[in-house]
Amino acid sequence: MDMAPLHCNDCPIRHRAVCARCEGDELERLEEIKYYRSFEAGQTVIWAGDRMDFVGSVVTGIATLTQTLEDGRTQMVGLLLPSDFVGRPGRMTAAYNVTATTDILMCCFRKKPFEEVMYKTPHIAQRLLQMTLDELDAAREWMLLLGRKTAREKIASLLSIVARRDASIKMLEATGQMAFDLPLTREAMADYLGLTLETVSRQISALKRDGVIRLEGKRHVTVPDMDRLLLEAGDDSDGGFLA
Amino acid sequence: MDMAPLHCNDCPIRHRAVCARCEGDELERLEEIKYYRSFEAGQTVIWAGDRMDFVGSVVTGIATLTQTLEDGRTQMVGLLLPSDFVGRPGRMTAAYNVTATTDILMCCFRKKPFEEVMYKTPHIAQRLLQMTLDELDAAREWMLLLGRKTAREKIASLLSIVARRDASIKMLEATGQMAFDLPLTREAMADYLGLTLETVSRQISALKRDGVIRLEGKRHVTVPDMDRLLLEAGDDSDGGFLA
DNA sequence: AACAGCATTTGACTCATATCAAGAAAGCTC
DNA sequence: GAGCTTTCTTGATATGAGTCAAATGCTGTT
Repeated sequence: MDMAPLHCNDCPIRHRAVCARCEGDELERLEEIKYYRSFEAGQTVIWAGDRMDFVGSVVTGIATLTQTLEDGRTQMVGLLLPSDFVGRPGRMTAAYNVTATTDILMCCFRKKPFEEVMYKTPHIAQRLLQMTLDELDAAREWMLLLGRKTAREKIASLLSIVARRDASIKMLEATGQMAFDLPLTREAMADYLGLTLETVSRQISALKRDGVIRLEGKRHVTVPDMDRLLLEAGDDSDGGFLA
Repeated sequence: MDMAPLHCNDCPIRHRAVCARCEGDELERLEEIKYYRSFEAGQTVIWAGDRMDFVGSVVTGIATLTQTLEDGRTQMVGLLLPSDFVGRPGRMTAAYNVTATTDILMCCFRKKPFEEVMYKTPHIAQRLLQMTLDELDAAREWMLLLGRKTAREKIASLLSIVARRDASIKMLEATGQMAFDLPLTREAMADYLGLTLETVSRQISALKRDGVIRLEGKRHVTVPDMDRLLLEAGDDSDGGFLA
């Protein structure tokens, strides 16, 4: 399990999270009220509808936001990566299920104190607005995928998102040959893309057969030609929604 | 064409729009820089990718936000109703096509002055954050619809959203028998729901045949039993995303 | 009233993805 | 490393929604 950073200055998400614009005593105030929580892969962080008296940021690991219909059909509505924010100031209950996909570490604040600090610190509200607008853009790109893309395009889109994110973490350019690990099971991918797990598996096999990707094991993917993958994703222009 | 309100105090969206929390001289500052623009039904307000040097609120009428793939497939990603905000502070170009569905009146601000006022006026940023979070929730509800609902459920969901919105405008309860006009063509409904126009037409006919709705003309809908419609929409609990 | 131009409905047929059902591969546990 | 369990792949088949095509109904025009 990850060790919690002792001080915000050492925090890996210091410059991307909700605290990014805070300095000096602004940061100090957050520092005072923060606490860390960790969850193991597979664990549920919170259930939709449950009372939620904290908010927080993902520091390390990956979590998902999902919604379900009565009969069990489920749709992922958000993928939470390091620096992403969970919870909504001013709301009592969780709107979605939050589940840890890998082991995760979260930097949390009790909701009440956080809201108080936020109202005194415009930099926090400004950053949160910016992050929320980015998430809204991502959600809309995702709506296009869900509503109009074919299964093959959906898979190619997801792979290119993961490839790009991985490149940005490693500070590499997202072109030419790329290799990365899939952080999601086939089922999670299906829930993300609005497909069944069988269709996901078949389309991955098809992309492999057509030489668009190579697989080592189930999870490690090599993309020999990123441009080819982007073409398969069907986006015009760059089309990527993950920063 | 609508007449522009002369003063914010007479504005029909005064208490729901981005200016909702402003009072006194805060409102005065916005008043000074606002201007009105109107667009006719069918007109494009702005194209994705174009330079956008204003932001604004829909005062009356309905507009849509759409995204398209190169080959012309299009997906609606937002439905703009009175009080909804268009544009993003801090961004140069429009991310989506904005099209007037009915004649609309917009209350606009040039981007630069608006941003300046916003940074001096926390009430504006706070309200915009709240509105953006609401939109994000709506987008996620919509993702569940796009990814996991059947065509019939999608149509029923759309009808119940429109019914609820109509009730909220007329200050009625959304139960029992309801009647309203569809503000969208079959094609716009298809773009909203990720379906083809033919499927939309067929499912509306099916709901009519099954007595879930009645039609007078193409656009006027009567719902004899709202609970029945909600059941057809397949949401658990209330499931509605439009306030 | 006749016509043009849309929006909508309906029909016949196709096809992509879901469903149902085995099996194979990969990870864990003891 | 044998025996689980879980994840993933693949096959056969069904089905919901798409596609292509035609007919119907509305609206506005002259």
